[in-house]
Amino acid sequence: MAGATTSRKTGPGDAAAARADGELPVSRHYRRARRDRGADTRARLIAAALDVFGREGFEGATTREIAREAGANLAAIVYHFGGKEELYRAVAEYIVERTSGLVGPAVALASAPQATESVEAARATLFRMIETYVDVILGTDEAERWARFIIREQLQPTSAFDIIYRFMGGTHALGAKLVARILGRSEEDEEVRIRVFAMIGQIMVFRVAHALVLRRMEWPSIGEDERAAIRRVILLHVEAILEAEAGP
Amino acid sequence: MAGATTSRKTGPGDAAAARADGELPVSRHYRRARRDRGADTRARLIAAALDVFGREGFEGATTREIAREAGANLAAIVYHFGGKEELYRAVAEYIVERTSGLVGPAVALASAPQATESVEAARATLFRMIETYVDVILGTDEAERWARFIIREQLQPTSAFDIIYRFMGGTHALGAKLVARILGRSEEDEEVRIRVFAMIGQIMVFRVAHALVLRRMEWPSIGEDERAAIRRVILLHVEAILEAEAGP
DNA sequence: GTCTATAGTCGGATAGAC
DNA sequence: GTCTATCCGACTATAGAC
Repeated sequence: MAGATTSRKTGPGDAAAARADGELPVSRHYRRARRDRGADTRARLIAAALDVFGREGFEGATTREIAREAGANLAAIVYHFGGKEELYRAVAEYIVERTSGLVGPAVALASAPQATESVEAARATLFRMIETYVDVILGTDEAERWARFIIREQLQPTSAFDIIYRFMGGTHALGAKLVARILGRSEEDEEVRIRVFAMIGQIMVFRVAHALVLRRMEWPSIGEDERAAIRRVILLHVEAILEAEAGP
Repeated sequence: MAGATTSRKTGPGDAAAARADGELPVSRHYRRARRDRGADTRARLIAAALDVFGREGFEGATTREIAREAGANLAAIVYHFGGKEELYRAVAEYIVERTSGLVGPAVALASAPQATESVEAARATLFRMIETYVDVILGTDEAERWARFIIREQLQPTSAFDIIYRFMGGTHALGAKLVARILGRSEEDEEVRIRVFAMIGQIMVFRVAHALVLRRMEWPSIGEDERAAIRRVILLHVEAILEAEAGP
């Protein structure tokens, strides 16, 4: 990654340093006149950075392009975040926040003790979770950008990996808990964990191999109908997978 | 991508232009003294480029690093390929060649008319194909590099996409033919095609989410044993998926 | 075919006015 | 907080010796 920064002027991106200097971290909470002008720039920069980093990768992205797309000044990136690398991490945090919000209800349901009360409950919860993830991953306009960013981070983990991992690892663990209950196994079981990854793969492939999918399916894009078709097939598959095991 | 090149000196990377100038495209076929010194440099450059482009992406990769890793001179890239972009396309072609070679026997089997003679034959051929792909994608040392390169190309298709697509699209089509036969459907059937993508996803996820898989599975790497475990689960899943449909 | 030296471009970070 | 101007390092591509 880029050269490490040595010492720098104080900005909101450097909250800890600011406090150490005796300042109060009030930057985002001043009165109401011109309120949140800084926070607004910050938000626009993150949105633009998510897009550009996702399309071009960390190295390929230029701070100039991000600033232009955000309608902000080049120097604003250093001011608000400290530098390109810190902006990148801020984007990772933003993605985790946003996606956590979207899958929140389904995750809450799966985390509740009732979810594993019975095999039937676990099965219903798992299906609900899969539906939610298909819709979030394939349905949101934003998801394309998130996916690109996250996949790149998988290919070449950087300092932002841990931020992403907290979220994705949690999803896999939750899936493993449900599948373990359904199959009557331990959630530590190697096979259970592999199975959950295979299930995740069935959803993910439509995002990762997006360009290939569109060409082979002769779809102009993945819209409402296409997503419904995908959801149907995946639920059918998961059902078959679980049935086979529950059988003789 | 980088700025377009206008006019350039002639090199073997520019075979068409060379011929247009009246030269013969003999560069790789001269006598035996010092034979293939050029071809050797070329091959080392492609291997290094595959690695660096895969790790850093097109923009992130630098021709300096590629040249250094190849033990070649910086100017050799321009001489042999014409420039960074042409080298990138040469890598894509190399990947298709190599992988085609590895999956060749399985593809030949699946392409033969006997493969779809009966449902049983189609099923056996599909299983054979899946085993081969799991081994190639997860087993080869080189595959990690191929995968990184290919996935990046999916995220942000460049002029190399068509080269990759010929290969991947062919694989999906072959899978669709077999699955269609097994389920007694048309290979144009939308559901069949979605199902094949879902099957591919179950394999691919272990490459794409490699870092996540290692952490969650508590594996140091995907070796012989881990690959066997994955293969077992995926074959079980595919069997379950096909059974469910063939059933009542 | 391979090498060194360098031209020309562009990127991230900074200084300091407002 | 935002802006312009600028520095400086790193990159691709080229020229031309060997």
